[in-house]
Amino acid sequence: MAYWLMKSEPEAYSIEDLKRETTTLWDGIRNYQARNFMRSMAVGDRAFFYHSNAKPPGIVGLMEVIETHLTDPSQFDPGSKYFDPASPAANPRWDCARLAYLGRFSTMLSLDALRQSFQDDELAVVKRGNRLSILPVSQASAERLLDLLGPPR
DNA sequence: GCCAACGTTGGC
DNA sequence: GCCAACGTTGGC
Repeated sequence: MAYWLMKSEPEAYSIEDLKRETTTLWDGIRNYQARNFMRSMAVGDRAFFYHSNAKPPGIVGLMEVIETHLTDPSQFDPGSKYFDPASPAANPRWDCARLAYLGRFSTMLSLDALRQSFQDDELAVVKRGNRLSILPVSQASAERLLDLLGPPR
């Protein structure tokens, strides 16, 4: 089982939204590197939910990957901000995964605190200027994160 | 609102 | 294939 970190702006979609909906289609990824990470996800993988552009930004919850390799419907929706007219219907450019809510951590782990606990090369999200919205998290880093965060509830 | 870091696009 | 222009992300 692999671990991931997935960013979302809480104003767009927050951990509370996911708690209410139980599961969500993680669509709208329009960066090839992030897409490729998502493509390599497997059912049963866990993902840390990261609130980006928040005050403060940081890790707030835990999710489980429950479906992979789903076509991202928003690429074919002219009304969507993620509409991609260049994506061929026969060979869609963008796909996505479905994530399930596992819990929220009793206290968030802010980016500040993350930077104090991890080096740049240990956890990509602590690196300044990192704009990728989906990142792999090593087994060792995931264990330390879970240690620092305590059990999700 | 600013800016750094990149990724993408398109002219040539 | 190069590169300038432009757009996006996300911290601050």
